[in-house]
Amino acid sequence: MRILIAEDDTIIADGISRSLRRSGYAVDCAYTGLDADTALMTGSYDLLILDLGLPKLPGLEVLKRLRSRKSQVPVLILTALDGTSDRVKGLDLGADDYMAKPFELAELEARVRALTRRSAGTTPLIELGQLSYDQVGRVALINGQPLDLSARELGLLEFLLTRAGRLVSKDQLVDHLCGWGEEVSHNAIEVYVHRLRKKLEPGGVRIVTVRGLGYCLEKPQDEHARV
Amino acid sequence: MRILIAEDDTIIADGISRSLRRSGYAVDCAYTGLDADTALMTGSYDLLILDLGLPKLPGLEVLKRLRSRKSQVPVLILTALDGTSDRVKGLDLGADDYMAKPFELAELEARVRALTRRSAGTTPLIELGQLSYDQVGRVALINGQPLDLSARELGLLEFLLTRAGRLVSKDQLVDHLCGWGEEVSHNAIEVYVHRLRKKLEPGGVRIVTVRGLGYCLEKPQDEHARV
DNA sequence: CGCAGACTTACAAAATTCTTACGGTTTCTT
DNA sequence: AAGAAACCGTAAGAATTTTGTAAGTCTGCG
Repeated sequence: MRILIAEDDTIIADGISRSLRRSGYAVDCAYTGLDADTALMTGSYDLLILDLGLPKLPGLEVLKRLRSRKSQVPVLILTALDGTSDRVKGLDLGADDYMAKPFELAELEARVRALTRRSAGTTPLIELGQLSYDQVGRVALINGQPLDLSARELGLLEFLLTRAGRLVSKDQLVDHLCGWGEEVSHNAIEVYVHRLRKKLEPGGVRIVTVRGLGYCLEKPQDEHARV
Repeated sequence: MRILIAEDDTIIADGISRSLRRSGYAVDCAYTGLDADTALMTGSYDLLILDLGLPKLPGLEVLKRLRSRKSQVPVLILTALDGTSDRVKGLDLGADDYMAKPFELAELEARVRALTRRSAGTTPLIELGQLSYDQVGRVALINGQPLDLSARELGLLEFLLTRAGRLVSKDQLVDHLCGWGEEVSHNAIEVYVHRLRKKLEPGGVRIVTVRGLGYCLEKPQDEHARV
């Protein structure tokens, strides 16, 4: 799950990105409107957190361009202005949510969870064999027992789950788990998978290796094939 | 999602294809206009990235033929010429977008996303008898059971499937399965086929040998011929 | 028959992945 | 604030699997 933060105040941007990374999101930061615009064209994101008071290119313009490209990426607007005019403009231009500064990190995270779920599809709950995953709460259960996953493991599981039964390459994983400047080796991915497998094992959920190509989260066999 | 890149400059073609593969697309390359034309007739693609300055057969001609076959594949034109005349001609002939070289890979990717989004609704699922293949997820199922294929086998199957019922030569296979400077003997192909056949057998899918010419993936017999 | 192309099988090198262990950090506790 | 615990990524060797070749057999065809 990849998020772009467009915010010129580095203190704030840093605080948010840290907090989100700790939760297992891949986060990129853009400190000007132009950078944000470029980043949005370049990469694919699951959410944009957008400050309206950006240098080089106003936040509203970034949003406008984004939507004119027919992108449906959810946008969470951030602003110090408490006048409703910008808020209205933002929502008109297709923003999905709005927060006035100052705000609680906790609340931000809650809204992020709510917004990223939409993009992940319409199912708030993914079930796979004995495993169930709540996309909003970001909690995985095996037979009702909550799984204790690290941020990375959660990110990995989330990515695999939303693509269950499909082949996922290591490069794709790197792209979705790591933000800029924090690329990670393929070996790291192998280690994540190893650790996640151990935790998934008791639930009978399997991550299948496809040598040379990547991994694939095994979909449950049809019911009558049960042994 | 399958993309064909028609571009004679191998450096560029390679760069683009790598970048797109990384994003999860299946990419084929054609280095001459003739090859592109052939590929478009034999394979099925969701997008064509077309350089206008192609040897053997001009890009515009490739586009013209494509449209004269009533194909609606989206086309993104690439050209070094900055005169508008070619651009206009291209758009007249039914190209969907246009980029002048040099360009940013980033922007190209953005446009590719925009163009492929449209056709996203089309089913990327190929069905052949008891075999079904998800082109995006790159997973083959026989009666719902996932097939365990190696990278080579999957590449081979993919190639044959997208050309089901058509003759495919060993040379074509060598070209498609091997990257630059890593040619492989015809015998190797025979071995691949042998291994793939074994795995396909339980699904009743057959690869027919055409002596001296190549192989052909048998299209499903008519329904009442089922045994 | 005899040949060329295709099929099989076996095998060993090459490539990829798994697993474990270990510092460097960050986070949580006391 | 110090210590403990958890987390993360790297490194390195072990364990696997894939892959191409070689060599022999089979088959269709002239």
